[in-house]
Amino acid sequence: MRLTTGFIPTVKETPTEAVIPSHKLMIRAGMIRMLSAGIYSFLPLGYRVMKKVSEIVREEMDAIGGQELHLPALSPRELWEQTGRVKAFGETLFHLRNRPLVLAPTHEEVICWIAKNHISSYRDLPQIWYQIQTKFRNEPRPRSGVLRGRQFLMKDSYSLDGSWEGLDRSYDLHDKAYRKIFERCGLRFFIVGASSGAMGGSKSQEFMMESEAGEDVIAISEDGSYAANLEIASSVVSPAGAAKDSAALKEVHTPNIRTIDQVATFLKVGHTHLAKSLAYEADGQPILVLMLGNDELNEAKLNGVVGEECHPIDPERLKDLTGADPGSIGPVGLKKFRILADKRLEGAKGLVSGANKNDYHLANIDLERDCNVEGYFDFRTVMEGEDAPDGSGKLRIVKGVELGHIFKLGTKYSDALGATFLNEDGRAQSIIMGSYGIGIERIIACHIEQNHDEFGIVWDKGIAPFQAHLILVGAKNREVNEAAEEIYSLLLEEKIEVLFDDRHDISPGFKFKDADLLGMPYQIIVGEKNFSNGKIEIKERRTGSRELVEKNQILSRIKELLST
RNA sequence: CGGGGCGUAGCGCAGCCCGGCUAGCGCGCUUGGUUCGGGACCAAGAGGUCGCGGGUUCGAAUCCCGCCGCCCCGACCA
Repeated sequence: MRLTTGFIPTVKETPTEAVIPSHKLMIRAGMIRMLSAGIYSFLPLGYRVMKKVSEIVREEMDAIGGQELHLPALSPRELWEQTGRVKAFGETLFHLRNRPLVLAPTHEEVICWIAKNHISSYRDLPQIWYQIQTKFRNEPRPRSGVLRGRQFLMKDSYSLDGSWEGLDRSYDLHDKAYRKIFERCGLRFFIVGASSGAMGGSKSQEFMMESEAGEDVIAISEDGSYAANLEIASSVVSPAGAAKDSAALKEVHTPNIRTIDQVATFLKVGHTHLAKSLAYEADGQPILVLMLGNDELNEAKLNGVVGEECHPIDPERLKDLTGADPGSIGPVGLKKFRILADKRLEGAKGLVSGANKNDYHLANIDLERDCNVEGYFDFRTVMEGEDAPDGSGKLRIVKGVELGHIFKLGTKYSDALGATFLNEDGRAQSIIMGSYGIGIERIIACHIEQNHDEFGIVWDKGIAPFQAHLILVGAKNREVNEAAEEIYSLLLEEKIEVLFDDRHDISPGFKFKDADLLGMPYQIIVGEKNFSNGKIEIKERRTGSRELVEKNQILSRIKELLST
């Protein structure tokens, strides 16, 4: 492509709305332009990268037996009602105003619908179907450029199996394919165990890139062998301090004492003898959650145990139910509440907690004896510096961007929509599904996050929009001009993707800055300075190293560089 | 949805508090000339519903009310 005729609107100044490097550079390099919040046009250069990434994804999906298809973006709302996801997605789902249709945020329902109608025998299984398609999610707050948009390109695949072992195989195939995809895209990534959230299902893992721009929080051990989304991460912590004897309950006056720290100081007891009570509700059912000391409740874990979305209870309602304000509530004698406790509290005795009476606490609580605790679960939020559960060292807490996510869905959707097949015994059985996603724009943005410098983007060969950037310097000199044209034709003939800066009346400095900004792996500079000696210069973008090559050697040298 | 900020030429901004001639500046763009290895220079130009609607006023980019959009922090996030 020639810059004189191509459309690559580069800009010198960084746009004010962009905060993270990838966003700034994608705009400056003329890859994208925003149309509306979270909605971006991909201009020719950006679209080339999008196609490159898509092609890598396609090759790796085909390699595990995936079959590409193309599903509609519009789908009947009724289908989503049948699986309960109109409610589950809530505001995130785009609804059409003049038809009972929704814009699909993902495609489990549609896949299931097709499977229901056309998969009838175990002989039809397994299947892996995938597509690269635009998804629509009404994000409350789009941000970070293309990292979180209201419309984005996603590779989504779905496995259909007749057995749980089959699902394991399909899942592992995706795991392997995903690793290859991200490697080929030149990304440094890591894999974390994750919560399956509103998608439903059992096992799930995320492919993440560590980044300050990320929206997920991950606990990762020193050697990286343990990594989990904070939503499900756990660590090695000691249980609550248990008193030997179970003394009788005792009410103590604690005027204006609310927080765990205040109680500890006032009563001179350690945090491991204190139970913090947190009041939540799910679908109107009040829930009291007991945590040890100042341990932080992880709401995702709570949601997982309850099976519903839990919200902090309204303080007024809390007062009606318990007779006390937040700070003074406790598990003893509490009616109407489900009581759930963190597993650190299992078997705890001699605890102090609120008395459900303002300015009073109860001491010597024996959870088994005094309260109706429904169960003990891991509700803790892991903290920096705690030990990883697999003994692989201290945990670091880092932010990450989710590049891909793979789920073992099971039969949630096939049950809801009645997608069954006849097994070898002639019995109807629900199809066992897996679902696997990759954000295409995220790969692009993350690649830039990891591969840029103060001058611009530094593309990896694998997804660079062009392999080489041919720069003509000193276009007025006929010989130099002809030499550049000749090299351009030569590269085109050899099917080497080349961007040719053939602009006249543009100063050399301008061209060099543009080339560094656009970031093709190699710059081929044809200028009077070296051409008078019959030399062409090649600059490697990543290292900045330069070499001079005889004009007739240029093709072989470029090929050599590109093949390594 | 809560808090903060912003909206003036394609881009980046000044002007607004304290209303007043024809609304400015830099970049970019057009034309002509010079320059030509790290975002050149000179000259002449083109380009604006001052986010939208209403109000106050002799007069509104500027003051008041409402709305819309965008960015940041938080909440939310398959």
